[in-house]
Amino acid sequence: MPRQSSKDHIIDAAEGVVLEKGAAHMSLDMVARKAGVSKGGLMYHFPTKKSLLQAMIGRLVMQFYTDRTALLEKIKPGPGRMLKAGILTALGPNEKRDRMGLSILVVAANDPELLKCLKDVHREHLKEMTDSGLDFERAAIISLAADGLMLSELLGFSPYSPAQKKKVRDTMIRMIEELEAGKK
Amino acid sequence: MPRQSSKDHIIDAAEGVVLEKGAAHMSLDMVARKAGVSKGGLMYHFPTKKSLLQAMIGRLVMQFYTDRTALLEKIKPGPGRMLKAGILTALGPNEKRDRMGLSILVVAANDPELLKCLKDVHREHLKEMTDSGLDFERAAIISLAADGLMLSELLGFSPYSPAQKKKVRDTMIRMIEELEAGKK
DNA sequence: GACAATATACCGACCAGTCGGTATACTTTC
DNA sequence: GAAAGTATACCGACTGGTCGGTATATTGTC
Repeated sequence: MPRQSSKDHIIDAAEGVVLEKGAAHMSLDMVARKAGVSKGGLMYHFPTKKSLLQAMIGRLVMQFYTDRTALLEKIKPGPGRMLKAGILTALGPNEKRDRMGLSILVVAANDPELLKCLKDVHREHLKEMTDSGLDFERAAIISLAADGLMLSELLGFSPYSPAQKKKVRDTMIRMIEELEAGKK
Repeated sequence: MPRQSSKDHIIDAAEGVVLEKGAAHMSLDMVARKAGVSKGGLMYHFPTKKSLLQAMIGRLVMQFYTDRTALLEKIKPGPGRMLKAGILTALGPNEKRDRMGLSILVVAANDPELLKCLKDVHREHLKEMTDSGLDFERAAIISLAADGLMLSELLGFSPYSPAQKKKVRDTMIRMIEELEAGKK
């Protein structure tokens, strides 16, 4: 009786471990135990640790695009539409995705091959956001600020209160609208 | 014959290892070998790995403040002075400090105690930058964008050419001046 | 001779990946 | 349609290696 999917089940467990201990402390034994399979069983599906991490990254990226697509529908058309969606997705309330993302990023930072997946996706996303006729530098600054806020939030660096964060987010959206107005 | 300072000498070696292999792969044996001392010698000065990392972070932070102070002198007075200095320091050409910073950050991200040092410094620095009478949200966005650019640069995520980076940096400065003008 | 500084040898924990094996299902062949 | 063969899924013990930290000597200096 094949489960829904053994691989998915293992990835679920791996996510659990990462959320509890951080990706740097995720060992294969822990994932196997959490998934209720043996080490060998795990290795059957993911022959190396890297292959497991890659699968986790893949799921994470999909999640981001899903969230963004959902948001996109609620935003009025205009040159800054994609930029707005990107910012609201990145700064949105997907706590789990965010914590995973940081942890994985921290691990990927030491492995060029893993980093490349993320890099490519990020560039693609960036291109979509800034290739829409807005003033390039200012659009870039806004999207960079979203990255900065997300990261400092995740690292616990952010000194901003929730109210301040909301204001900052609103100001970003307003700045995009100023750019749209300026371009007309 | 006490060297200039054995501790400094060891930290130099540790920095070398980090620059070559990344902080995640910095082992005490490697640092000792590179410093030309035995492991015991190293452990005498830094009883734990964490204490060594803390010393490295301390040096890094001092370096940042030194760089910023040097820059500060070249910037005309005005409410956005500190913000400008912070941005130019963070985006400045201190390659070594930057690479070290990323590597250390990646390691510190998994240790709340290490992270706290960085967190405190960062908040202090942020406060200095945004407590100068400028529009709060917009000043915050600019400083966040600098963080974002620095990090994506370090991770190799940045798709911007050097020329584009320069333009972005210049635009940040111009935006600060717009804020200064708006506040008068 | 006391104390700071440095050296050598070693321990125990952890961990990725290997390997020989088992159990079950699906397919082929006669 | 039963036996033989084969692919899939999984198990758990083991290995080889790394690394942080300890224990204990040895040397140099005042």
